[in-house]
Formats: sequence, C-alpha cells, structure tokens
Amino acid sequence: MSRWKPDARGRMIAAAMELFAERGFDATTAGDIAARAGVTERTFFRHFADKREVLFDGSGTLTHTVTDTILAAPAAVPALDAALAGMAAGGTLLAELREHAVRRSRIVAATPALHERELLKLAAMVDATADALRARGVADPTAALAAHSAVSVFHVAFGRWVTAPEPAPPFADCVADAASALRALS
Amino acid sequence: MSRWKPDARGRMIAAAMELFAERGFDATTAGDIAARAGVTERTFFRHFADKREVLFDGSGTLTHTVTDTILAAPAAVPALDAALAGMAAGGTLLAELREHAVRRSRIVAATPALHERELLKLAAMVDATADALRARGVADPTAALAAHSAVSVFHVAFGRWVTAPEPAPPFADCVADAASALRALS
DNA sequence: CACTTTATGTCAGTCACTGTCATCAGTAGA
DNA sequence: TCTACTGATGACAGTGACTGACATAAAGTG
Repeated sequence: MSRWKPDARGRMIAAAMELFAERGFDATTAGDIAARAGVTERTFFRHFADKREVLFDGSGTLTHTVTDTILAAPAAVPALDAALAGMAAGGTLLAELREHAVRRSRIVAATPALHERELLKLAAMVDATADALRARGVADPTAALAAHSAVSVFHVAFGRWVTAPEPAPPFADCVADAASALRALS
Repeated sequence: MSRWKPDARGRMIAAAMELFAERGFDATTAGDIAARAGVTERTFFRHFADKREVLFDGSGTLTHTVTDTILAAPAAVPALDAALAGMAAGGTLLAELREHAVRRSRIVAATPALHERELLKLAAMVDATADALRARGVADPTAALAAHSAVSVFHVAFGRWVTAPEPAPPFADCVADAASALRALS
C-alpha cells in the first residue's frame, strides 16, 4: 500500500476539466482543483507551471509526433508536403481521444486566457516544424513559411473537425480539405 | 493648471519600456511602473487590463489599418493579394516608429509572457483579416487560410525587418520577399 | 452657480504562484 | 536488518497581480 493514491497528475487534469466546464476557468481556483483531486494546492503547482497548463499536458507529445513524421519523410518530399504529413500524423493522435479533445476545445474556446495559451502551443509547433524542415535542408524563410502554413492548415482542420456533427469525418480529410484550399490561394 | 500632468498613459508606457529593458519584465512590478510615471498602481490597471498590455497599446490601430486597406482594395484583387496589401500598409505604420518597434521587439523576445501576448495580438489580426476578406465575399476556409498566410508573411517579414542592420530595408521589401517565398511553396 | 462627468487616489481583499522546511514510503547498499 | 538516500508530498508564510468600493477634485455643462 503506497502512501499516496497513484496518478495525481491525471486526477488533477480530470478535476480541472470538470470544474472548468461546471463553473468556468475564472471561477475555479487552483485550490479547488487540488482539493477535488485529493492533493494540496502546492502539489498542483509542482506538476503544472501555472493554472492554464493543466489543460495542455499532451501538447509536447503532439509536437513530437509531428516532428518525427517530418523527419521520417523521404528526402524527395517537398517542404510543404512533409510538414502537412506531420500535421496529419498529429491528427491521428487526437482522433483516438475525440471525446476528450472536443470537451477540451469547448473549454478553451470559452476562456480567453486558455485561448492565448493554445496559441503559444501552436507557435511552439510552428517552431518545432520549422526546425524539422531545416534539419531536412530547407532554408529560411521557406522553412518558416512552410511551417506556418502547415500549422495554419492544422488549426483550420482542427476547428472543423471538433465542430463537425457525428459521425466525425477522419481528421486526415479535414487536413486534406484545408490543404487544397491553401494551395488554391496562389 | 490642471490637477494631473497630461498623458499619464504615455508616461506609463515609456516607464514600462525603460524598466523592462533595465531589469526585465518579471523584476518590474506594476507599482514600479506607476511610481516612475507618477501615478498609483490602481491607475495603471485602469488604463491597462494587465501588466502585459502596456506594451501593446498600438495593436488595435495596426489591425484597423490592415482591415481598412483590405476593404479598400478593388473587388478584382484576389484574396491573398488583398490581404498582403493590408500587411504592407500595416508595415508603413511601424516604419514611422522604427526605433520604438525595435526596442519593443527586443523586450518582447526576452520575455515569454510578452511573447505569448504578442501571439494573441497576431491572432486577432488573423481574425480581423479573415473578417475583412469575408466582407469582400471570400468564403471559408479560403478566407481563414489567406488570413493566416498573410499574417504569417507579416510575422516573418517583421522579424527580418527588426533584426536587419541599419540602414533598414523598406518594410514593403521584407513583405515582398516573404510573400514570394510563400508562393513558391506550392 | 449647481450638477455631472472624468480621472484619479485610497484601501481592503482574493488568488496565482514561490521559497523553504518537514514528513515519510520505497529503495539501495552495508 | 539497519541505514542513508531519494522522491513526492504537506504545511506555511510571503510577494505581487488584479479587483471592488468609496472618496475627491478638476473640468465641463446647464
């Protein structure tokens, strides 16, 4: 018998999602989340750098999947195509947890502070994508612009995917639609 | 003789820029800024929604210039071209205050919290740009993607413009360079 | 000259977040 | 088995961002 119940981190994430959905982000204190998870406020801040981060626990994994896919693409694949393949791969990660992704996105959309943090995570994805492209030999500013474009496609595709009525379309279809609209621009 | 010295807002902005540059954002309290500007902390928060906003006072004007330019473009101009024209127009606004823009961008780059807020302002520019394009009859997802693309070009162009050695190139040249790299992607 | 509006000061309060120290289960080594 | 040592947690005090409520007085308005 261990001293503490296991998966305190997971309990805090679940508690935060519930409380944010029930009362909203601003009306929920860090202490509230901690109490529902059965820990102290101090423990909450040991796991999460700030109150917003509790909703963005998987963003590192997502970005990692994206860059792995880009780096694994054959060298002949053009920059934008490689980046878009990364986005599609990241999407399959989300698709496994659609219910969670939808609930989470509703909470984020309802809270300016969380929306702002989401933009930071997307920017981190842009940077990581650009780094991966540079590692493939793509020069700036092409690498940066391809990364921006691909993440914009991901962003638009994600927005359509989470708001689509059930049964949800495959995430890859949303990416393909947005990508073709992007290519039609110029 | 008036009761208060005029332009409290401008004094607070100047004081914040000085203090952030001297000691950094985190080591500067709202009270410090207020004191240097000759007001109280409460007055600071009456003018700025939070400590970060003091560095983003002109962002509304910038976005407004962008959308005005987009709406004023002839109807025959394609979506992406209209959006890029808006970005170039916004750039001329910055070019008038290059010294300020450069100092400000250094402070923002050195502070994660300010970088995050800047992303929010860019996202607001994306939304406003997309709205302007929709008002021109551009449908989604094309409007959203053209807006994202144009603001990405602005972002990349701005980054190159502020870090360019003197004499600085015209902002419009930076936009043109980034735009042609964007078009070369697909 | 009243009356209102506007920009500020004052003060108390909540809450996000941090530093520090104590506690104690589990683990590794003597 | 005894003894450090490690790691996750609790307890607690402190700083600073931000808010609400009320007071004040210059400047505008009739």
